[in-house]
Amino acid sequence: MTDELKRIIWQQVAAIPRGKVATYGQIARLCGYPGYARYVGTTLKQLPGDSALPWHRVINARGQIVFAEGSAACQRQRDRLQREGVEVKGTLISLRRYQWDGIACNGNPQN
DNA sequence: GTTGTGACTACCA
DNA sequence: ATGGTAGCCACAA
Repeated sequence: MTDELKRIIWQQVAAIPRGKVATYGQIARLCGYPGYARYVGTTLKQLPGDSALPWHRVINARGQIVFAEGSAACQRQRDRLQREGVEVKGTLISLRRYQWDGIACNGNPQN
């Protein structure tokens, strides 16, 4: 099951439009697994460094990059976002303009 | 079986 | 706005 869930998570993350962002909880809900926000993070963490998945478009519910402001990971994510036109101040992102209102889950197994 | 640990959240003081 | 706290869930010791 968790294997399946990972697949769906990847799918949803891949579905985030360029220049938009979504939160961990949002992704979890879109997958049909509300409450699995934490697991979304865990899953993204396991991604290989050369993965093509737009993991940088995933942020926390407060609208910020989860990494500490100075960290390399944070800078990497911020660069990728800004390159897509997303405005990032420190770790903060302007959700009003960039947050993605995702719709249904493409690959929801059950249902 | 229990315990500790996160790329998380929602609440409450 | 800010910090602490208590749920949350899979996973590894």
